[in-house]
Amino acid sequence: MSTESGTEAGTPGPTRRERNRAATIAEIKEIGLQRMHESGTTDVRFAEIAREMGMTAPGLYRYFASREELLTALIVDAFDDLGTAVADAREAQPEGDLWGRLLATSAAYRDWARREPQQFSLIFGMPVPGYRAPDEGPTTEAAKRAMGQLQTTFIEAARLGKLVPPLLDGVDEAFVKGINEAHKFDHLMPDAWDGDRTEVAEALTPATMQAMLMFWAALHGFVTLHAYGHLEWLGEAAQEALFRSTVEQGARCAGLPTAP
Amino acid sequence: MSTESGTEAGTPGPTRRERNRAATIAEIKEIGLQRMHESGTTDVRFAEIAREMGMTAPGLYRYFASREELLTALIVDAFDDLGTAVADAREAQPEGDLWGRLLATSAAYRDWARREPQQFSLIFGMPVPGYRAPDEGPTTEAAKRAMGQLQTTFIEAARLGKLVPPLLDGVDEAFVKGINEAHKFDHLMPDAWDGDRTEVAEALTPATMQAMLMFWAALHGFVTLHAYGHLEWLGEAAQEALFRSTVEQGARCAGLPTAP
DNA sequence: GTAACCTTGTTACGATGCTTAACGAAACTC
DNA sequence: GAGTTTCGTTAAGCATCGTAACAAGGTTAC
Repeated sequence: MSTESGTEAGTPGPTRRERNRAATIAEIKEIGLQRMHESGTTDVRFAEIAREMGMTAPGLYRYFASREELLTALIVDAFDDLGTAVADAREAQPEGDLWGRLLATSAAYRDWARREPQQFSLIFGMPVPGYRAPDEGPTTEAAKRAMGQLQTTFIEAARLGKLVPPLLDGVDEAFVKGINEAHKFDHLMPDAWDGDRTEVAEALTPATMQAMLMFWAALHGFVTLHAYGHLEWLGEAAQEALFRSTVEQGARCAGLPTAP
Repeated sequence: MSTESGTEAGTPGPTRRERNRAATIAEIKEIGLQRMHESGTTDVRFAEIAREMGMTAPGLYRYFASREELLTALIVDAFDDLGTAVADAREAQPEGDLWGRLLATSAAYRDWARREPQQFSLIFGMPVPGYRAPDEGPTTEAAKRAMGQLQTTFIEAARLGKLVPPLLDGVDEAFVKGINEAHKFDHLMPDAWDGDRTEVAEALTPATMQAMLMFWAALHGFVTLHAYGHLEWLGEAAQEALFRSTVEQGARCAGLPTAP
């Protein structure tokens, strides 16, 4: 560690060893994911991974201190996967097309969950005791990042003047208080939004915040049921129709435009 | 088995042995559940249960052929638990109070999930391969029973003439087709409804069916996030307000009354 | 009452998995 | 080329699942 030979000359890149190590770590995670995919569970067996890599199980402990640590790494990766999948889908739509972006974002959320039910389960399933430890935990972090992508669309709508008050009977006092008291509110800010945060707070009234959460919950509910096959009796086409209706109704209730 | 001594006289009750056996099975399941509760996971360890019962692990195989079979039994029990919890809450409200019943039903769903996250996870979490085997699987069965409780309220509303068309932009053709082609539709009928099924089909138009599913999905989404702690940053009161708004908006969109 | 049988639970065993400790080999640094 | 770090191995301890063989009790039949 003290003798890093990469930082001296014009080669700030990682050492050969570091590259090998990174590659091995990546391979471990990849095979672990692949095994999860094949077994259909979120289990991870060191022995199995090692076998598949042509190694012995204890060797893996050079890279992960325990099975739990590998799982944590996989969870963190899942965050990134979901985040980028949703963000990419959103940015693939024209900038002003709020409805298109909302729909694309939601669809990406749904498709990722269906494509990677294990990773989805890692993030949004029952929290495994021990993963909340590091600083507020990656669990809530995932929720915030997913929320952040949604929020980006809402903020964009507000900036374009296309955000109308949501269809709510009024916001409960307790909700406003809860929102304001949540100092973790800052974490909710999406990275894309570097502007003045008070402006954001103004753009997103408590009512809109609530509507946004309700939109997210509704979307998440459909996605969960969809990804785990609880809606399969409907058939693919009907599920697609139900999804579209869910997003449409959610947008309408939240005060977002529902058509280009 | 061939020598059942309980069926002859006025004692059709189970044999002493059968009672003992049933009690042991109940104890195993109870301790298993208790251990799940304490560990915070859906794991079940035979050795641990046996130890806690003052037995040795192989003894449990007299009652459950494998760990999987115990898990399956626990899943089935979870169905009943959730079903009765929701039904009881519903029937505790006055018969004509549709809004009260809907709210009570939804709250029972939420509270059960929060109180028993492990059982909730067993039912609605990622399906474990192997549990879908027995006759369409208990997984979809759970969804249907939960749906059934909701549907009962919708049917009651229809019979009382208090069900108006839902706020939908029209129902997709694919959805109608999917609903009609789902012959498992029959299973969706709640036990409480013994009347003519065609009447039910008339009362619940495809649009209402879709609205009902959307209501359920929205509720399920909130409940999932709530039960797994993803909304804890809001605080209890705000979560309560959000829940109430979710049910209210869902009812309004579905064409159900939102006030007594 | 006694003999046969069934039920239940035990110990013994083998396979698999996680994890640590001790060791050897290769790579990298100087 | 010598010393250090990294990597991966073998050996071993411990826990688990699940099977097999066996012992002890209750139950049934005669």
